[in-house]
Parts: sequence; structure tokens; C-alpha cells
Amino acid sequence: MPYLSAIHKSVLFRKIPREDLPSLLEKLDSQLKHYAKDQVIHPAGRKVRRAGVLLEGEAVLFEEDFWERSSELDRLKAGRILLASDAAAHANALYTVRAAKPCVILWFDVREILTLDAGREGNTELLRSFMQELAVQNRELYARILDLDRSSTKEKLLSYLSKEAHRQNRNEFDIPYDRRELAEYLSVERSAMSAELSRLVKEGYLTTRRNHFRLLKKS
Amino acid sequence: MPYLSAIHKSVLFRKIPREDLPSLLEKLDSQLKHYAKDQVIHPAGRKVRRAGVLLEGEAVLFEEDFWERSSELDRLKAGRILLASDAAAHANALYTVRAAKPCVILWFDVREILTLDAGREGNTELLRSFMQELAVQNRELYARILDLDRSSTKEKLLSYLSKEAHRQNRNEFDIPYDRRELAEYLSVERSAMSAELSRLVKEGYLTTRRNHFRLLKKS
DNA sequence: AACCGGTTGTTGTTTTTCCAACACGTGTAA
DNA sequence: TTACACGTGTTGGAAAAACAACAACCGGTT
Repeated sequence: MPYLSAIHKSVLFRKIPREDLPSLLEKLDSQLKHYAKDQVIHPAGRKVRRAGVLLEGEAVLFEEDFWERSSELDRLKAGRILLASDAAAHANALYTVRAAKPCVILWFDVREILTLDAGREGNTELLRSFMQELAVQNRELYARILDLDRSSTKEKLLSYLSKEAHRQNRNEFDIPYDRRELAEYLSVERSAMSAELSRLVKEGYLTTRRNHFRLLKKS
Repeated sequence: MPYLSAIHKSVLFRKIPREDLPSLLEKLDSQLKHYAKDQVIHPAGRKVRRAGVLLEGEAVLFEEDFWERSSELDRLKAGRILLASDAAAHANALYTVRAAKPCVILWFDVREILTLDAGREGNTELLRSFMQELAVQNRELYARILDLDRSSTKEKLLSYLSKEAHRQNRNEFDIPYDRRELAEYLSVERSAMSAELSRLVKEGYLTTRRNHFRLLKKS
């Protein structure tokens, strides 16, 4: 069985005992496919029938709008899941997936996860991982919406930092982004954000150096 | 069994035969709780152990940031699911849930869904509904992020309208929002958005009247 | 037809953001 | 040590969005 170790590294299958994998994969009606660089893996708008694990390579997600202007949405590296929610919802893909490098993908039928014999240990584990994956992603997306759904850069920053403090459960913490990446996450312009951060420091909301922040209660 | 018909109306349980509900609910370790108006149903930051179905009443979601400024995020009516992804992810709530009106909530253990005897017909159905719910919400959140993650009102509008055309599979369609609601969804100011729409019409991107739109290929 | 409330479009002003250019500090390698 | 790349902060002018106020329009009611 090729790629077994890559499969075992993905979030979905890492909790399954390695020796249970082959029979599980068979029950899932899974299938390995290879894609050449730049090949379309799944076109936007087409019904998604199966989810995939990107075992090797790199994929880009992008959309093309009604006026034929395209924009890149995300890049996925090996180990990530493709089209999971779309497959689970039996819906049409919101975006096109294309191979940025030669890709190897393990496709599997999401509905099969549900009908597997629950008695077998590994099967429940797979289901648990899949649901966990959906749920975690759900929360990440919602958290980002809470940050983006603000009228000004200042509010976006305070929302993000506040949530980070809450998450790490202290008022002094590191963030996983540098300024450029933070600006991208908040969908604002880098230098304007930098200026806004300086203003926040002046106004006594916080202190910061590089990716380290300390939030201050205003007296 | 009280509230049986309300339970049967929620997205999660509507596909379960009514007569199977009582025993299913028992296996789920489910529990009815009543909340007075303004009572906190679940505080932000606390670990979520169970998901709930709002059977009666109305709940508000809101967050309070580090500087103690609070903002309302959403309002849920009867039939909606509470804290589903948070419970499935065994994570801390991102927001506080409060009763806007007296509420009745059916709490249940998400993990129990997984370990139910899959042989029983209704159990798989519940799991399917739950997963479907997570997946659909996932897609909605992602679609909104794609709209919000644009630098200008113009791009937000084009992104939203384009996606709607794609979804309805035609270039002429109605949207489910009036101007005020659309502005809120895109997180921009209503009158500025109206002005931008006029500009788009002048530039030949589309025509619109009220909530009806027709997108035009530019010649 | 006249009225009314609610929705939508317009206009002028103020505020915020974008953008481009550059300055400064830090860490790395020659 | 100097040179250089890179991340970050700053600044001034251009563009966009917010804001407030009002006008036009629409659908429903009397």
C-alpha cells in the first residue's frame, strides 16, 4: 500500500492504528489519484461527491467571478483535507481546486464514514476526527468573521487581540503573525494598520514589540 | 413527553420518526432546561460540554472584549442549534449566549451521537443531520468570508453578487436582502453601498431594481 | 386620489483608509 | 566591521468610505 505513511500523517487518519488503515480505506471506497502541475482537481460549481486528503504536492483554491476575474483564496499543503464540508453537504464547490505542484490525492466517500459498522474501533475514530475537523474549522471561520465584521481597522485589531488574549487566557501573549500577515488576515493595508497600532499604544490600549503584545486596562 | 413537536421541527431531529424520538433522546442523555429572560445560558470562555436545541424563546449571542465593550453577534429563534461546533470541538465558547426571551432548551451530549448503536435506523440519521448542519454552516461562513475579505465596497458587492448568480445558476436573480440588510451582511455603510451600486450600473456591470439583479457581461 | 411608512438614491462634508516612498532597527553573512 | 535583506513605523497626498441630511420612490391603506 503506497502512501500509507502520508495517509497516517493527515489529521483525519492519524488516530487510526496503522494496521487498520488498509481495510478501512477499502471500505471507504477510497481511491488514489495523481494530478499534473496546473491540472484542475475540481472545478467551481460542480457537485462534490468525495472529500480528499492531499498526500503530496500543493493545491491552490481560487474563484473566478461572473466577469471572469479570478482571485486566489488559499494554498494547501500535504496533509490537509480538500472539499470536506462541500462533500459532507453534497453541495457544489464554491471554488476551483488546482494543482500548484504535482499532487497525489486520496479520495473517499464521506457518506461511507456514516454507514460503517460502528462496532469496529477505528471507524468511530475516523468519524470523530472528521467531525472534529469540521467543528474546529467552523470555529476558526466564525472567529475570523467576528474580526472582519468591523467597520474600522482599530476595531478589527481590538477584536482580534481581545480574542487572542481570551484564547491564551492572559493579557500578554505572542501572536502567530508578523505585521504583513496580520494585515492580510484582517484584510487591511499593512502600513495603515501599523499607524493604527501606534495610535492604540498612544491611547493606552496596549504595548507591543514585534509579535508580542500586552493589553492594558484603561485607567 | 413535552415539547416533542418542537423537537421534531428542529433541523437536527426532523428526519427522525416521531415515535423513535423518546428513546433516542434518552440515549443522548438529553435534558430540558428553562431559562428566564436575560439569564445567561452559557458564558463566553467556558468549556462547552453539550449542544442545545432552542425549542422556545429567543437567544442572543454577544461578546465582551478585553476592554469590556460588548457587541451583539446574532439572534437565534426557536429551532436553531446552539453551540454545536463548540461542543463538537470540546472547545471554549467564543461568545456568551443569553436569553432574550424566556427560553426552553434541549441539551444533549454530542459525543453520544457518535457512540450510538449505528444499526438503529434513527441514529445514523441524527448523525447525518448533525454533520450536514456543521457542513452547511461551514460553507456559509466561508462564503461570507470570501465576501468580507475584499478591500473595497465595490469588490464586496461584485463578490457577493457573483456568488449568488453562480448559486442560482443564472445571471438574473433575486437576493434575500434589502439594501440595509445587504449592507449589514457586507459590513459596509448603507448609503455608501447604494452609491456604489449606482456606479456599478453606470459602469455596465449590472442592472438592479429593489432586490432583483441582472448581471451583465461587459462588451 | 391622497396619505403614510418604509426603502432607496443622492449630495456635500468629514473621517478613514490606501498608497507610495522612505527612514530606522535588527539580524545575518561576507 | 560593513553590507544587505527584511520587518516595521512614519509621513503626506490621493482615494474611498462613513456620515448626516434630504429627496425620490414604492406599496399599501383609507
